[in-house]
Amino acid sequence: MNKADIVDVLEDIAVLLELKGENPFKIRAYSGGARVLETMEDDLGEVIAEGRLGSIKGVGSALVDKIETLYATGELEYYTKLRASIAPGLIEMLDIPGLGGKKVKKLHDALGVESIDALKAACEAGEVSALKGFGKKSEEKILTGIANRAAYAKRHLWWDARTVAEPILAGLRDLPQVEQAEAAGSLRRLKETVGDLDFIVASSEPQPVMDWFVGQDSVQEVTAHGETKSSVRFESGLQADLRVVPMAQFAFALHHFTGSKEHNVAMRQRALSRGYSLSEWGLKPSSNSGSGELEVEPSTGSAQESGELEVSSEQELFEFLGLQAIPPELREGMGEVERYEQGGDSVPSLLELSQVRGVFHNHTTASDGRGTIEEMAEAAEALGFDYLGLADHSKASYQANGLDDARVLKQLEQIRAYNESGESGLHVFAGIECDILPDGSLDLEDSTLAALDYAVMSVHSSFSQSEDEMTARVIRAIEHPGTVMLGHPTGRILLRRESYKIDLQKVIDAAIANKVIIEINANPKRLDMDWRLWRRAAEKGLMCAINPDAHKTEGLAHYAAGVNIARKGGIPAEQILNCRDCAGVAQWFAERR
DNA sequence: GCCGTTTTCGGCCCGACTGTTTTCAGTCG
Repeated sequence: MNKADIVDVLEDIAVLLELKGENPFKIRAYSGGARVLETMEDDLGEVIAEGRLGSIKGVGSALVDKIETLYATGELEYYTKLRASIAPGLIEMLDIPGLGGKKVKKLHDALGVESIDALKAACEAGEVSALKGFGKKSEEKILTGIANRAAYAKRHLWWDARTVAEPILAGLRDLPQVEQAEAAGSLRRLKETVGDLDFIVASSEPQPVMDWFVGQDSVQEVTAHGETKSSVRFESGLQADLRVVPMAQFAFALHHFTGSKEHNVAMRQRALSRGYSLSEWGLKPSSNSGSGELEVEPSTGSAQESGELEVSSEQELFEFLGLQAIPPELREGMGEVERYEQGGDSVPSLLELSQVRGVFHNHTTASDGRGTIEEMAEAAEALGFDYLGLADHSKASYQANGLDDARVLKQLEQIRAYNESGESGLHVFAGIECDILPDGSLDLEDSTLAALDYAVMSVHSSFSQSEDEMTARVIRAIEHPGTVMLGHPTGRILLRRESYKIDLQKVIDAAIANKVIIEINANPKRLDMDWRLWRRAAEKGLMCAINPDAHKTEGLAHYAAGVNIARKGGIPAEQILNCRDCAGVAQWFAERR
């Protein structure tokens, strides 16, 4: 069994234990173990072979046994038995807001409900409100939750969520009572998808701010309207929370609600190890620090006098804990606290939008795009780019009006003519998005590929091949001398279509060995290759290109989403082709030939 | 289940909110 499957099993065990009413710390040990495994950068097979699994923090002897058994046999008796003991419907119930492991267990034990339908019937019969610990409101809340389950459970593309969030943030900042306002949560961390929106406001007059927030035209439902917190839901099912705090707490609240949860745990542990207790409300000497370093007067009155610390920004908070400021997009609990403690080379300098001088992999009216060569070039110039790469589909993508060899060469002529016309200061590189056929051969003649400036190779068919077949197929394409870039390497469509089965580590190694670039497809629905893989891959030497895959002029702006992913992946600018000037790009293409 | 420059046992991040309660458990982020 491979690492990703083992991670799934460990996460599954954690959920099942929750429904068993197990010790929460035991549950955390399993989900923590899953997390550690998921973010481990070494090859699992090697780690096991070298007997290093147990020395990883968060993996103790019980987890070592289970992970090794799963790796070797693909099965685990403990897991099989655990699964068999719990009805699958109970797991689904955890998606209903307000229901956690304990309440689901109680509903099951007391009423025998094993499915959402049975739970709904029990609520309608009034059986749930009769239970101790539940009441009329719980019953109604469960029924609403069941009715809206699909919409509430849905995540949203970062790009879409940002479109909703921006005017709200601007509106908050316009209010006279608001001293400072920021969006927090996964939106601020630039995650590829966002569950809900979080806004943090500093104000000494919360009420008018709350009233404005819940009174927005687009609000469909107000789910909370308190003094420090309000929650609303929009028609799309997207939920937004607003928290208003005094200015002195703003940095703490912003840090806390930016998360991630794992990052916060790491930060709090760090604070504790230095004798402080960190929360969204502040930083104070911990009651059981016992370090003796702190002179705390237990009898003094106010929080200030008892040693509560003030910071005016997140930066000061990090500095107080001996860290360089960790950018929000890196706060994923993936070792960033340790890296930012060490400083130096372990701290990446993150890509800025302004460093991007052009983009590759865009379409025109020749295949399935909506803009002509001239229109796309003009839009690229308006974005401040020095160059634009055009890469239309090849003929196997029949549904996309893909180009055969003759049409490719004709378009090449047109692009050359455009460049020679002196019509614009922008240079257009002539490329193609060539299909990787099911056997790994390419959809165009070698001579056609050689005539172009570059080629992006992509899989657009036979998604259901086995992992071995798909991996071999893509590696064969990477080894072809005409290949400059690999397009969207997993084929995933966020929130809609899973990745096809492929061993990306092998693909990454092959790309490095053949000096082939892997793209970050910056279409907000793809963001493929995934940011989680980039840091390690870049360290090994992989080159990256940020490719908006624009099908119309407006789509070029999506390169910003690709910049987000490059930042999250900590890819240095030297390894991003888009940061080179026109001559540098041309040289890269020439050297690949 | 994991972990340990005071601990191999007894902790484990922290606090608000909700709905249910007469003092708090469960959920959530």
